[in-house]
Amino acid sequence: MSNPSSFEILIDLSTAILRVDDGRLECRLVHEADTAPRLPFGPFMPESHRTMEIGLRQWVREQVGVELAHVEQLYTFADQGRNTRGDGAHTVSVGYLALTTAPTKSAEDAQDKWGGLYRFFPWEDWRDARPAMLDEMIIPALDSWLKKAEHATERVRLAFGRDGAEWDEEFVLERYELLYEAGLVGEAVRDGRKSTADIAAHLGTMLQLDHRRILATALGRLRAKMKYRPVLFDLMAKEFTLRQLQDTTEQVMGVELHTQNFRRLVEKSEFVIPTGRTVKARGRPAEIFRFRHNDRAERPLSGLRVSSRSGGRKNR
Amino acid sequence: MSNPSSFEILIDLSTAILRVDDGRLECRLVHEADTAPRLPFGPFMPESHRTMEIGLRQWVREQVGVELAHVEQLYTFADQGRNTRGDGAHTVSVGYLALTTAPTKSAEDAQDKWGGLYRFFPWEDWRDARPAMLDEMIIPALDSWLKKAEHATERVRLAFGRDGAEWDEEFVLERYELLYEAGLVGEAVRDGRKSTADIAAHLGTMLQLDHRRILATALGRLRAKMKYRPVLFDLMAKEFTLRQLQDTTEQVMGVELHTQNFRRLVEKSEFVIPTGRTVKARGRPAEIFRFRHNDRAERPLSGLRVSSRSGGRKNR
DNA sequence: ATGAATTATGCTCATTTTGAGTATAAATAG
DNA sequence: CTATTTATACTCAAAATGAGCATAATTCAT
Repeated sequence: MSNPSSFEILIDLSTAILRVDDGRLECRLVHEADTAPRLPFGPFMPESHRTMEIGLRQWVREQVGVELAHVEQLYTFADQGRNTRGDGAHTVSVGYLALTTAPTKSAEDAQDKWGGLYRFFPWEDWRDARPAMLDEMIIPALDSWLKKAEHATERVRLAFGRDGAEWDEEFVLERYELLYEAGLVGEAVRDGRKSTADIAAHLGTMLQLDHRRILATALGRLRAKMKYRPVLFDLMAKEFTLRQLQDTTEQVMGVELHTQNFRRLVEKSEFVIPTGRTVKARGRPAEIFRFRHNDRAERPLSGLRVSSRSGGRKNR
Repeated sequence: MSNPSSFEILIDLSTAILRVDDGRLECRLVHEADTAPRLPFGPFMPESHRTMEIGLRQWVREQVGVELAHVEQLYTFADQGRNTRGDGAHTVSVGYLALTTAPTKSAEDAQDKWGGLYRFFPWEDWRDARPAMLDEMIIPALDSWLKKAEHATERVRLAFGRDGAEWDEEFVLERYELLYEAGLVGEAVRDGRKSTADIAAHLGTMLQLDHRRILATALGRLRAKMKYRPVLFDLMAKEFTLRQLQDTTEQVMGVELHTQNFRRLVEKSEFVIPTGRTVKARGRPAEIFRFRHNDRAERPLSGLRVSSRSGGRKNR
């Protein structure tokens, strides 16, 4: 083993903070002059940060001042040339996912502090229908790329659900990575890779550094985790109706659900207690529920195995 | 944001390489004079390693020379005082899980290159029965610790399946961490924490640095992943009987399975093709199968939802 | 050679879970 | 007062799961 003390490495702690506000999945952004927006981030400073999570919380506090519910480390990225700044330092970035609750009295924030998540990944939102851009732009572009990059054929098949493979909503990162490799997202253009800039201009909004990659990891992880741990409730206010719960789930999963079955699932899971009160809106008043567990610790019960619905909705 | 260029951080790439040989789950170890064994590891050198996985593969090649099938990043640990070496450098360790196949002609290795995994986590092996050490040592010791550390009560409940909570075999890391915090494993003694050294001496074998923590992460991740992706086959030889497949699963999950239902699950999954040949041993000859997908890429099909069996076995 | 033991495999059956509806209830909007 | 909307209740068939019994094809001991 060679002498280690010669590498000077900087570690970035970058956090995708997600919330659902008014039925929309959003991500907290920081805007700076003359650049793409970024996630909250800052360097890990081992002298003052006993753990990375402590460091991350400090940067979040200083930069955006949000109260974080769930915090979870995602992945550590270190690929050359994907997180490059002016100075030549080698930078590794540790991505985190944090969940938070939208403020009850909304609209207290300036409008652009929170950005709709599907701005960055328009191909991931299947709630209305399979996004047209998939067949109109992405698949053809990938196909033409695959002629030069045959090795990626199977990965494309699995990630984009082709030739009998199913679209797996968890493969958010895999899809983004393929689009990057194929030169179809703005970051590939920026990083000086062989790319198709005209298409890249249409495939979602860019972020600084490798932040969209981290965001993709966050969405993929959240979608996966919702199926087996009740993280969903870290996105909800103290009290909610089952429709709100379903809306949040649909936002995250990017898919519409069968309402009656969702309700059955939630009630059976016993995650939720009725308060007895109801809330009035358009149709029949909805009962108000709250989450069963008060403690913010790890949760015991298994998550919701959501299943998407096939046909179109009648209502709404 | 303060000036980043002042932090000198070393990144360790440490890999838990797992295999199942002759029905035993094992981990590749490196032995050095006068210390506990360690995992293969080495520093990430951004100048020569374009990605961390490239670096890791280099260290594995140099130190142990194993052919890796599946490789997966686990987690990045940076807690003060848990990965401390002589020099005062700040060290962050990125843990990886790698899977490999045991050599067909076995016993070519010196005996101690591969260590049985449950040596390090004896409380995780429930195949015979709930390990006696849990009720005899661990639970009482945790209870007495909880008197001083009430904040951890709920975590202990969930991790160790107390008061109605179920034992979740995936919570390997959570259990190890609690044992560390409670001062009940050797590493806590070594790291100079408040500890109960006499118990710690009995709770599994120590590793260098934070390597047992990484190994715990590896086992937990593998157990979780087996349920939804067919990583199992990265531990198998090209051809195998269904009993061997089941043995491997049982080894990893640390639980015995219902043979007929396991068979039904595997056959239905279509992961597996019969070769037509059989292998003779003790009882009725077993049919030889092989995995359906040749490509080493990500796999399309969902994993095996294994379910443990309750009663004791009649045979074996 | 013969029966006991052992291992693999096949099949059944009750229960639970899932997917997809239909039906009813309780509001609001016009 | 009626149509529309949303919430909630209930049904039903299909699929998956958990548990066990039954049979097949061997080896082992005598």
